[in-house]
Amino acid sequence: MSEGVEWAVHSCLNLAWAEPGEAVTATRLAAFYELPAAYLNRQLQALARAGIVSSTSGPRGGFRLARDPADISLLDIVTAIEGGQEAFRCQEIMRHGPGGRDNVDYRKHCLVSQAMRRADLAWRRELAAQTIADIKLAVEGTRPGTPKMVRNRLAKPVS
Amino acid sequence: MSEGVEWAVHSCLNLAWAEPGEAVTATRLAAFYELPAAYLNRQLQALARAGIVSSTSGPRGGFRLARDPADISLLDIVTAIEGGQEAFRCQEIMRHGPGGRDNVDYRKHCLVSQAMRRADLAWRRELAAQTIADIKLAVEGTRPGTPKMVRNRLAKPVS
DNA sequence: GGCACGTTACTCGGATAACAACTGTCCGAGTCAAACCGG
DNA sequence: CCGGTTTGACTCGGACAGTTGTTATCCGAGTAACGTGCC
Repeated sequence: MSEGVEWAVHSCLNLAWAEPGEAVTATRLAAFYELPAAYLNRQLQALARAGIVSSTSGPRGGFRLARDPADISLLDIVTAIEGGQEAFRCQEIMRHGPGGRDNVDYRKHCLVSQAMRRADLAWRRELAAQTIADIKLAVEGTRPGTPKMVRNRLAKPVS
Repeated sequence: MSEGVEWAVHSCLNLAWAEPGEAVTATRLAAFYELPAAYLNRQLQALARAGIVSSTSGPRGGFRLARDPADISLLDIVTAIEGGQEAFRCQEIMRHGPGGRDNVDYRKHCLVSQAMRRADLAWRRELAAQTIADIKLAVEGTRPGTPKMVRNRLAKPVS
């Protein structure tokens, strides 16, 4: 899986802790974890296309969460970055085997494909059950000082 | 995920249907689905290293299942081809963030990593529950002629 | 006829290129804020 | 002093290279069967 997923999730978390009315630039989000700013910007664009964050240009511009953290699941973020295709993509090799028919969709009928799809669905179900709000709450329970620290760190560039 | 996984699973199935005492060459297994033989051979080598199939050189050589089909899960095959690492590999970016400690293993403590690992485990659990014997039996229930057809097709090269 | 040996053809196994995807970077279009000027 | 306009800098957005991993291929080491010659 792409490394950008990790960046995107942590950035969404930080955006959830940011000042509600303010937008945060990609540069500051990148400076938080010392990431390459231009590349993180690329991932944030993907999140914007998926409707997870909204972007604003110009001075005082940047990114902010487009909807409630409780409505943003890890699956949403993974799908936005990686694309919706499943890990195992059936190439329908049975079509070239003996008895292969052209009018059969082996992605549905091949038992191997079915088993793989079942595993993929289990993975997606688990990711869909975890929202940014869940993680945010759990972190605040363990480290109560996190929200203020993040807000402070995002408010001004690295000294 | 690598495309070779699909080839490996189908080849294991075909090996399960093959004549018990006989070894099947990579060339014939590849001809079954019109796959590039040399590359399929590479995947079969990975299966051999993992102890899923055993290989024999020379005339009358080839591959055969090394253990009972009921002891070969889809997870075993995926692990053999792809390697055991999970899809989401935590890069521990929190280490470079504010309050990052060098002596903390963020792969265990980061909640994002934990959630991803949980999803990965659900995926693996589902794959581990499906064995080659399961799929073999299901196919035989739907297409009773499959075993004989496969055995016949594997016995001699493509005419 | 049976057995040992050399030959031969066949198979896996790893080393070697071609391709694609991910990673990283750069500069331009658009935009908002602030400064400036005139009334 | 206040409003409109211009300027300017700042930000996202997409287009452009570098690097790693996957896909595909080839040839050599090893081996078992076969044919041959000998006992």
